[in-house]
Amino acid sequence: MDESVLSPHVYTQQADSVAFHLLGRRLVRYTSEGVLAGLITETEAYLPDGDPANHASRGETPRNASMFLAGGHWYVYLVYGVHYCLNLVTGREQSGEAVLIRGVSPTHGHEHIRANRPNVAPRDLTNGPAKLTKAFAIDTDWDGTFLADSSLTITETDTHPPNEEIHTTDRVGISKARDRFLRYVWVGSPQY
DNA sequence: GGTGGGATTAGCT
DNA sequence: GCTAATCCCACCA
Repeated sequence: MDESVLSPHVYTQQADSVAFHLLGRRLVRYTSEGVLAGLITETEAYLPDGDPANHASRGETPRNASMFLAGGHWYVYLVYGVHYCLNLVTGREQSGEAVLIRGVSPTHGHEHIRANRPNVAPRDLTNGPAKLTKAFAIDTDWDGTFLADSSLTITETDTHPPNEEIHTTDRVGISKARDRFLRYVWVGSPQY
């Protein structure tokens, strides 16, 4: 793989635009045992406009501090005491916005991914925000790291889906401000 | 200082 | 469909 790291022109935009542009690009994790990678198939934007579902909406705390870094940093947190969620911080420093990576389609390191997700059907390996962090063994070690300077990154690809393959829907899994069309799904994305 | 609720998932009824 | 798992911390007292 000789793809370049995601351009600052993408991750410095606001979260809804970044969520759109991340579809089809590649999430890549480098490990001592090889490369794990997958095309991003589902994202969700959290904007800094008073959205109560945004972790940054009530100001900076130790937990959400990474969300106030400049666009291009990772924000990783633990939900329900059990699962990790991976977000790419977007926009300018201190703006407090991010994109949740909700799904990928594996392209590299299939064996390693399967080993991290025992007893799971192929289509369920990485089709959820906590499923993909488990599959890629991503945890809070990456919280606050910068994508261009981390063993976890996103690369440019020639696989950005055509507009008609991108559907926007209301968000899921949250109780506040659900009725906003900030979830982006690449329908018909390649399935492993 | 106590309490309640998560940006979820898997397993069971 | 329902619920347990299990940690952090925001919020109220």
